[in-house]
Formats: sequence, C-alpha cells, structure tokens
Amino acid sequence: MERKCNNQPYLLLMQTSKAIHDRIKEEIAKNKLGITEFSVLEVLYQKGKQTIQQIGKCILVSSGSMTYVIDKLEQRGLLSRNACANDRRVIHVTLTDDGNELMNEFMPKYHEFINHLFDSLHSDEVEALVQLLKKVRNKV
Amino acid sequence: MERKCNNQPYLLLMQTSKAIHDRIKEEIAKNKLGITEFSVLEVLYQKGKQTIQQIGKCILVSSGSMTYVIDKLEQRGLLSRNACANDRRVIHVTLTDDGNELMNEFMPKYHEFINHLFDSLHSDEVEALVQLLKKVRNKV
DNA sequence: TTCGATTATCTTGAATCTGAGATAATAATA
DNA sequence: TATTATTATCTCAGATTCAAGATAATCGAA
Repeated sequence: MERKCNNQPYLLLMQTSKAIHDRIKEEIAKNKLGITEFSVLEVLYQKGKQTIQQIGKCILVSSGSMTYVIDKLEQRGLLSRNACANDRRVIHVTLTDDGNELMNEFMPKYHEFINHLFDSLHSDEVEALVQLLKKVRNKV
Repeated sequence: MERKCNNQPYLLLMQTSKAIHDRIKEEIAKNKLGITEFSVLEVLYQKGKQTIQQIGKCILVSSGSMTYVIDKLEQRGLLSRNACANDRRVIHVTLTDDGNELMNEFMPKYHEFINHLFDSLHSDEVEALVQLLKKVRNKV
C-alpha cells in the first residue's frame, strides 16, 4: 500500500508557496506588522476608504478578527475609524498620515522583494508558469 | 505610483496554493481533524514509531504545540505515548489500532483527492510545472 | 566522578483567529 | 405604520499557535 504522497506538483506547489509566505512574513515583520494587519493596510492603500466589511471580504477574515485587527492598527495610529453619515451601522476606515507614510515607504521595497523571488525565470518561463497555474487554479 | 502588486506568477501561485490548502482542510475536517493533527498522524502512518521531537521537526511545529496536539490525539485514542527504555527524556509515539484504521480508510481517498486537483494537466505539463516550481523554490 | 552543556518534553502566558450570538441600524413589506 | 428580515459591527468563549522558561535526563570534558 502507498502510504506516502508522491504527487510532485502538489508537493512542490505547497512547499514553494509556504517558503514564499514565510519569507514575506519576515519582510512584513520588519515593520512590526502581522500578515493580516499588513493586508488591511494594503487594501486601504490600494483602494482608499473602505468599510470594515469590505476589507474583511477582500482579505477573507471573519468579522471578529476584523474588529480585533482594526483595533490594533487604530491604537497604533496607522488608520482611523470614521462614522458613515448615511448609514449609522457602517464604519469607514482610512489610513492616517502615519499609515500612508509607512506604506509609501514600504511598498516599493515589498514589490521589489516579490519580483526578486521570480528573478530566476525568463519571461517565457513566467508566461508558462502563469498558464499552468491558471489551469490548476480553475480546476480547484 | 504603483500601489497594486502586479506580479502575476506570485499572485497566481499564492491564490492557487491557498485554494488547494482550503479544499484539503475541508477534506481533513470530515474526519474531525485539523491540519496539524492530520500531519502528525500522516507522519506516524508513513514512518511508524517516532519521537515527539522527530514529528515536530518534520511538520515544523513548536514543542509547545506538539504537546498540545499529541494530547488531543491521545485523548481521542488515535495514538499513544510510550516511554523510551534507553533514554528517559524521550517519548515514542505510535498510532493505535484506531489511528491506523482511520488512516487506512482515509489515505486512499486523500491521495485520490490530491491527484484529482491536477487532472487538468497533461503529463508533459506536469513535468513543466515541476521544473518551473523547482527553479522558483531553489531561489527563495 | 562531577559539573556544565545539551536535549526532550511539558507548562504557561500571550497573540491571533473563528464562530455564535448580541446590539443597533436600516430596508422591505404587509 | 408596525413588523420582520437583513446588515454591519462588536463581544465573548474557545481553539490553536508560538516563545520563553521549567523540569528532568543524558552527555562530555576536566
């Protein structure tokens, strides 16, 4: 009987993504941020003002965690909660100047870091990898 | 300024691996197991008797978490702790009959499930994906 | 042998996440 | 309008993880 998983592409895909995830976690930790915290800031940086709900859907985090993580980022002065004038159930969240400054500082390095991870591939290899991954992803 | 990450292979790699991770989590949850718990059982199923330390190194989990997860699996009767005769610091862990039965039952389904995720690729595409991922992984 | 270093496991406390349920506001409908 | 359903956020308990430190055993060198 086969007790070990021998599916090579599966093992490699998971190993590689975990390795990348861990390296990125380290990078983000340099700003004393967790990945969830960073993801919130990233959404706000990209999209501007968002509701808590919108952010949570975007980064796939429960409402309980959203309250928690936004509390922490607010205490740290990186974002602010603002009541919504039209709908008093809603809270808008925006980056503070400090938050913006942090992201302006960090994001170029961050993108550079990610690009660097794929340096070893030629452009045609990148294209091939993208096509193969799309095929897999669409099946999952 | 570029606020959004446009690195396609990166985004696809992480999206795909997360999607796969989540699907596998669901599969494993059908046995009322978490991924860490399952990983422990998997190691024991593949390698037979192991020390707690060995398992922890293998699945990259801290010693504190190992105690916790092995407690739970032991309480559920899926594995047992056995003192080591030679070295009294060490505890050997083995699957119980129940644990073995569970794994005998589940593992074929599990491997089938994983293979199924890559059904959409031809064998030459699988090979290409493997080569590309190796290249990326070795760089990270 | 004896003392210090190392090793394996466990304990504890803090961090983070989820899910269920509470609260409050809004929307929809009779 | 009154009632009901839905929505957004928050609260809380429980699960899981890690890091640091405690405990106990073993190893190694003087």
